[in-house]
Formats: sequence, structure tokens, C-alpha cells
Amino acid sequence: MNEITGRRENTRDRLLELAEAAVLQKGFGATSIEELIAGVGISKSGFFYHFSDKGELAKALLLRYIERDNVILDELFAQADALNEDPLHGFLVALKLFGDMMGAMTEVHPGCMVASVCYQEHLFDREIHALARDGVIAWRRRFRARLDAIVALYPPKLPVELDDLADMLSVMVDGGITISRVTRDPVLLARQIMLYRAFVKAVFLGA
Amino acid sequence: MNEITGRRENTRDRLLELAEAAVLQKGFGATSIEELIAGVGISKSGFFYHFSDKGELAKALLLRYIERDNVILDELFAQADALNEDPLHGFLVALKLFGDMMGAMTEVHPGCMVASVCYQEHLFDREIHALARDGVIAWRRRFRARLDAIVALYPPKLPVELDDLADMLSVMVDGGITISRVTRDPVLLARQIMLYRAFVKAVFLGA
DNA sequence: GGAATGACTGTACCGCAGGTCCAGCCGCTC
DNA sequence: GAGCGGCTGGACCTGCGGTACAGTCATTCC
Repeated sequence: MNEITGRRENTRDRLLELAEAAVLQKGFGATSIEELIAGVGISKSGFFYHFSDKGELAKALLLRYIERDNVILDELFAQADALNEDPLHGFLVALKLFGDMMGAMTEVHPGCMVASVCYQEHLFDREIHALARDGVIAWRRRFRARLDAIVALYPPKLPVELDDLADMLSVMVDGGITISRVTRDPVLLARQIMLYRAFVKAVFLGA
Repeated sequence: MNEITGRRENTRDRLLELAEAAVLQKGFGATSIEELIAGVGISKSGFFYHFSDKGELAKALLLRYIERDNVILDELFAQADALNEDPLHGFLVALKLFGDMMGAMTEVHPGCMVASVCYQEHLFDREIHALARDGVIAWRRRFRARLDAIVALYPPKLPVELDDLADMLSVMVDGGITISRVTRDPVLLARQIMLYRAFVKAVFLGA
């Protein structure tokens, strides 16, 4: 709140900003506290003033990531809904927009924070794992709500559980990011999202 | 080769065995050399006799993982082919077998080595990344070959690129493992594989 | 029988990263 | 001018990855 001095607008946020970029690029373990404090120009004590330990940083990072992710999804669905009344076509449009968004990324997708956490299991306490879990379950509920609206109008042509179909989007985004990173192919993720879209179409409209 | 003494059957293999379990459970960064040497009962010098550094261990681990993975897939497809002449039904049977295999795991799936590597980017050199990449591309080619055989008999009912459809299996397995781990739901992966199977059916047989 | 080789052991040491402790400082508000 | 938020500075500890190097002991080759 040093708006008058203007010297630094929230050091904590600047730490998180820098940390997020570093973590998504090279992993949490590889991101040292020393590099972060050098980056924002504070001392080690300053870092530990904001975060009691590295785990607290991870927690804050994950929380921030999930929040922003939700905002993006809200906007995306709002945009799609504005263009369309029908729940199925709204969902399909949203998926198209999402795919375009992912495809527009020139570099390979920065990576998924949830997966980052998952494959760094030891580093984090239960609390942080619960956070990741809640994030994924929130996605499930969000997509499931969309599917419920669709199924009321379009009886499914294929026998699928709606929770599974909802999870499938999270699965494909997460897996898509990983495979996209490993193969260094930035468009792979977008193409996989389009495949999910094709599947949703097949389920509710038939082949 | 100390078969006569019988004292130790290949310390290197025992190191890899122990390391694999530890890495898949808690991540590469969290697996210390000290815990490994304590586990197999050798000295630190002994470890560095076998691996020049931790990166070499990672490389050996990944190589071993990919090799074993290929053996499992070979057996699985052979088993499915033995039951079936038709390429589409062979593929569908293989997917069913694969799903059952994943579902039979009482605990959550141990995790995918490729993803482990991907989210530990910094630790590893180019060589190891190339290894992971080659592994994924080998999967693509393997599944693509199956799809090519199918498409010759069953013209696709939906417009999909076969490379994308091949990649989709890797994507769903990898993403499924991650989401399965995060939600601590061991059956999620199996259900997602069944969804992939449903999509393949829809593509080649229609809804 | 002697030399070489493979598979180690033991000891000592280095640098880095995470983390702790604690005293102090500076600008702001009450 | 007292107190608080947001730091600084420095000393110190631990664990881990890694290096260096000399020695050991069983087996194998000539």
C-alpha cells in the first residue's frame, strides 16, 4: 500500500509474479529463493518475511494460479454464451475459443501448475495437495454443470458418464500440456482440445 | 556377474529399482542419493562409480521405463491380436485390456516417468529430453500404425487427423495419471481410457 | 604366479540452497 | 513519540550434490 512513495508496488506480488514464470519454465525445485530475491531486489530476510518457507510460496502460487484460471474460464464461457443461446453450441464455441487461445501461444504452453505440484509431491504439505485437488474438482463441477444443461436438450447418443466427460477436459488439457512440452510442439494442445470438442459433438449430435 | 558369490545381483539394477519407486512416488528432486545408497547398502563412492552424476541416473531411469513400457504394450497388443483378426476390434480389445490393467491398480497409478521428467526440466540435459521426446514419438508411430490399418477397412465417420488421434491416447494416459493422482481417485485413469475407446469407436463406427 | 580389471570402500572436502535467529532501520500512522 | 509494517544485514546451521583420490578385495587373463 505504498502508493504514495510509489517505490514498490507490493513486493509480495512481484515475488509471486517472478516465481510463477520461473516455476512454469523450469520447475519449482529449480527455482531458487536466491534468484527470486535477486530479481525483485530484496534480501533473504525480506523473502522470509513474506513467506515462512518455500512451501508457503508454492501454496500462494497455486492459489493465485487457480484463481486466475477461473477468471479466464469465466470470461471464456461468458463470451461464448453471449454469442449463443443453446447450451451445446455455447460449450462448443467456448471450446473453440479455448483451443484458439492455446494455439495462439507462440511458445509451448507455460505448463500446468497443478501438474507441477503433482510431480513435486514431497515438497508440499497436505494443505497444498488439498488445494490442487479442490481446484480439479471445481473444474469437474463447472464443466459438469454445462453438460447437465446440454443433456436436458440433447439426449446423449453414446453411453458416457457426465462426470467422466467433464473430467476428460481437465485430463486432455493437462496431458496435452505435458505432451506438448515434451515434443516441443506448441500446436499439439490446441489440436487435442479440438479432438475433445469433436468427441462432445459425437456424444450429443452423433457422428 | 557375481553369480558364484551370490552376494549382490547387480547393484546398479538394485539402485535403479529403488530409485524408480522413489521417483514415481515423490519426484526426482526429492529422491536423494543418500537414501538410495542407504537402501541398497553401498557407499556414496559406490553410487558415483555407477552413475557419473544424478542426471545419468535420470537418463538410465527413463530409458528403463520406456523400454519396459514398450514391452508391456507389445504384450498387450499381441494378446489382443490373438483374440481378434480385425484391426479395429483388435485395437478396441487392447484398449479394454489396458483400461482393465490400469483399473486393477489398487493404489493410484505410480505416475508417468515422462511427465516427471517434463516437470523437472532444469535438472536434465538435452540428451534426456530428447529421450523423452523420442519415447512419445515412438508411441505416436505405434498407435498411428494401428490406426492406418483400421482406416483401410473403416472409413472414418468423423474428420480427424490420425496423428492427433494417436497422440490423444498418450495425452489421455498422461493427463489421466496426473488428474488421478491429484484427486487420489485410482479408477479415474481407467475410465478415461474407456472414454478414448468410445471416441475411437465413434470415429470408425459412428455413434 | 603375477598383472590387470571390476566393483567397490573410506575419508576429506567444496559450494549451494534452504532455513533460523536476531538486532536494527526507515517511513508512516495514530 | 510510540508502534507497526516492511524490510536490511550478518552470522550460522544443515543436507545434498559432487569431487578427489588412495586403498581393497575377488575374479580373470596371460
